[in-house]
Amino acid sequence: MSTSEKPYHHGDLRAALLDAADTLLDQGGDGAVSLREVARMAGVSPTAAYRHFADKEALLAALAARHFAQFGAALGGRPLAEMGPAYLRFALARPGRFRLMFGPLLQRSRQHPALAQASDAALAGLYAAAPSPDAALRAWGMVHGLAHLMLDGALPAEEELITRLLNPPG
Amino acid sequence: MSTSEKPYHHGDLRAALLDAADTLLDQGGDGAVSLREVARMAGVSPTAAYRHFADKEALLAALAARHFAQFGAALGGRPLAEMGPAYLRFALARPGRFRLMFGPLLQRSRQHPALAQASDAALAGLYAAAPSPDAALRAWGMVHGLAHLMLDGALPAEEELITRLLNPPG
DNA sequence: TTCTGATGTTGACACCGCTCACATACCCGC
DNA sequence: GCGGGTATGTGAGCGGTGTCAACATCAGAA
Repeated sequence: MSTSEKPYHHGDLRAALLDAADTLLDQGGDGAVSLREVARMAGVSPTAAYRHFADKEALLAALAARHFAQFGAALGGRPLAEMGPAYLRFALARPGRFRLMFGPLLQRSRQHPALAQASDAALAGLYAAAPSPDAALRAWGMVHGLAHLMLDGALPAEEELITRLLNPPG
Repeated sequence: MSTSEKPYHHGDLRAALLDAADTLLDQGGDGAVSLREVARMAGVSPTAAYRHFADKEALLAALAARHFAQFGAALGGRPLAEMGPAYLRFALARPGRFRLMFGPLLQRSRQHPALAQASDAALAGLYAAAPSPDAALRAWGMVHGLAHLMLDGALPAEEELITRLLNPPG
């Protein structure tokens, strides 16, 4: 039990792989996450990940589910007026996570029940806080769109612009 | 001079490569565009593309620029009320093109002047049609966000929902 | 006509996701 | 305590990718 003598079995490789993938995701975005590099970071052979995830997409789905839980918790308790800016700031602070969570992977979330459940739970808070379903969708759409436009460089990611756009006069 | 005897030189390989990439983009999305497959489609060796594009990103940038020109032309002449639905329907009809044009590639468009110029020109129409710059950004953000949410399966891509959300009562 | 630059080809390298056969270590029933 | 079954990790290898360097071919100007 002394130190890290690198035993044959890792202990909690699944979590270690998710952590490594997370690091890569935050550093280099979605495309920087390679199964082989993730394994390398966890100090394990390239194919070890397949004992814990069916394939790369399953690993990414598990990661996205984890982030949806965190995201929902961070957004849930807030008053409506704060949710927009919080949503946008999360996207700008963690572009990789945001793109992963809301990217094309979400479309296939029916094949990843944990993801589907986590995203549903996180997004329920959005609907609950709005005066009407349609108003919720319009607000969500606007905030989500501004996030993408800023992440992709179509709009400057300035704090001043965020507060101005999300606080219409009147 | 009979038929297509496959001469050593292609004639207009650059355009042929862009066309092939376009087909792949529309069929399988961004990830389905591989330089080797594009070359295969154009009936040319895998590395021939490098005589016309610095790398894969440059090819995609050229493609995105082409689509921005087309997109701007299609949107330009319309009255303001039609622009939102048109924008959204384009995204839903051509997800690959939409994701490419507005994806992370756009952020690096400073390295691809043709892309930067094409996107600026296309998006100028959006600003021009709105009553105020902030109103333009809010409307753009909402439409853009709804497009992404529908493409990624977070919202159903129903025509009825589109018209309802884009035509607020009153 | 010659030769020079543009265009296309071949072969190779490193990396990727993934599969199969094999090695190792833990745990449960005896 | 011990053996065996199972979970976990390893290694070699396949087909795919983007990219580079060296070479082949052709068109057009000198």
